[in-house]
Amino acid sequence: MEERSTPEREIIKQRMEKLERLRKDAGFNPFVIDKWDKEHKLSFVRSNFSHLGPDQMDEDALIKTAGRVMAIRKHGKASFVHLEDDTDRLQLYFRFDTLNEEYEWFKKWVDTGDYLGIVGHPFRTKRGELSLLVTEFKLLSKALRPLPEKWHGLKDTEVRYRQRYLDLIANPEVREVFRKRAKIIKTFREVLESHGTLEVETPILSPMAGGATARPFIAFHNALGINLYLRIATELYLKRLIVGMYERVYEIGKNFRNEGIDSMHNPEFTAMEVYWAYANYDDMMNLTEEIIVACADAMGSRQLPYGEHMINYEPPFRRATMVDLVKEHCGVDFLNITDEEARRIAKERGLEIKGNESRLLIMTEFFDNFVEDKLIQPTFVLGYPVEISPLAKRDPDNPDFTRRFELFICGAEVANAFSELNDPLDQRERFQDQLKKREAGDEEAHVFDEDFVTALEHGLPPTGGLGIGIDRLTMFLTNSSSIRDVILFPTMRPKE
RNA sequence: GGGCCGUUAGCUCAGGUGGCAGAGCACCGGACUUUUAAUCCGGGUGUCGCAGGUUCGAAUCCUGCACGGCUCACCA
Repeated sequence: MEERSTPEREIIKQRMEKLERLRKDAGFNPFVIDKWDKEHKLSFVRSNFSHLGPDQMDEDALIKTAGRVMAIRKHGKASFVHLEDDTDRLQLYFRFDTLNEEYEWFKKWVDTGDYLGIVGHPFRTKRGELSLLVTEFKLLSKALRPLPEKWHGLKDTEVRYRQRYLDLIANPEVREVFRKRAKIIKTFREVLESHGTLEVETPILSPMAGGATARPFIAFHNALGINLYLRIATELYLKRLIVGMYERVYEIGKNFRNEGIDSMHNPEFTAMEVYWAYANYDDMMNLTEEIIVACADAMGSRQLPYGEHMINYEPPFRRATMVDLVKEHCGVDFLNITDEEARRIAKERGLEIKGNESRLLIMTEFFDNFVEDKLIQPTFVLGYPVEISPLAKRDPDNPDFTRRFELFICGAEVANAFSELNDPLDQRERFQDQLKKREAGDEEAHVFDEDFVTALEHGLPPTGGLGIGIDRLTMFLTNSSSIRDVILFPTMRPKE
């Protein structure tokens, strides 16, 4: 397939020749094996036989297990092997006295990277390491390529992401991150199900990608002869389901956004969106807190480090309006100035201004530039201007604002929620407004989804909706500095 | 897209000012019945990311490109 440098080719060649000899001379083909009754995980030994003292063996206990050979230390007529599975790493002791000619077979044919089925007695060595004295073994599969270095692990980020299996073999802490990710997603489901929320699936491919401000990926459907778009959000379909009288629905799945790649963005990412009829954004705030606290608990603590910070997930999270936060961090009260004054202050602070922005739009610029990255501890930011919230219900007391919040952790948006706009006439106007922006060259403005407006015209009850970015939340809960560290196979540019 | 940094053996990394391509681990051969980064003896297995240029001579200096990382911009 690809060009390989000589030493690696040499190792592979040696292993291939060894495999040939194993098949021909020893009459054994490891790739024919299709079953091994693995009765015990390696962790079973540690959790059940830790009481054994040095040099003590439980001869009545027979462990039947399996795993990958990570290291071999041969000492003539006795050998030690580190066997690893997805629960633990355990030392095996192979002795000539126990295995006789089988011991010679082991010495001759078993290499690091191979898979072994093992039967043996638990014991503790003189030096105090819990081990298995091997009484039977079977070579279950062979590795033809070498393992990454045993002491330093695999550090090259490019190889780690492109060949994640090597990362997972070499770096057990990486395996742990993705177990935690699974636990987080499971926790989401548990909390949502406990509130009677139905899990649904909506289209990934659709004629129109709406529900967020982002550029979509485009795919072509041959039979229909049309372009289909990969979804950028699940929002508009989920709200159709509330119109369809499911009162509580959620979806966990991938969204796709045709934008830049950096430590906080991957073109495909996992989001959870939930919609509850008869609920508002206050309920969504409580739900957000409940989910995130449950996730922190699943990680084992409500205080978790992220880089140099200790993040406190103990509820209640701080709640503050965008107006107040901008006032707090910038000293500007955008409620009590004119549009012209706002633009002047923005220019003074070095923001690029076209000249027709409203003071509230400028306030969001201030928020993005000067406040966001200061919100390290979990903070609900309330009160988003209508013009950047085309799907959210207006605040009846202050119609320039919506009943919307975002949750920030470690300076990044993790959740976005609002009381859903259910006035079809207002929704039509908002889409119209987005259409103008799109025609003015804003490729990320929302598309006009006529069918969605039709659904609203059939009647959407008052509804609270919430979206949580699962990758980012996982980053913060696992102290990962890049989104690529919480996505098993992150998007990479093809090599060459 | 801009700036900075990186790319040398399978892995982790050294290789001032240009002068025979290195170490540890891994791997191969040998010794060894309690080691655990085993030890001891022997073995280097390389398109120095790619393509040009300067030079008697380039891993090293210059230019371009590829891939990656950080960062800024943009963006959820």
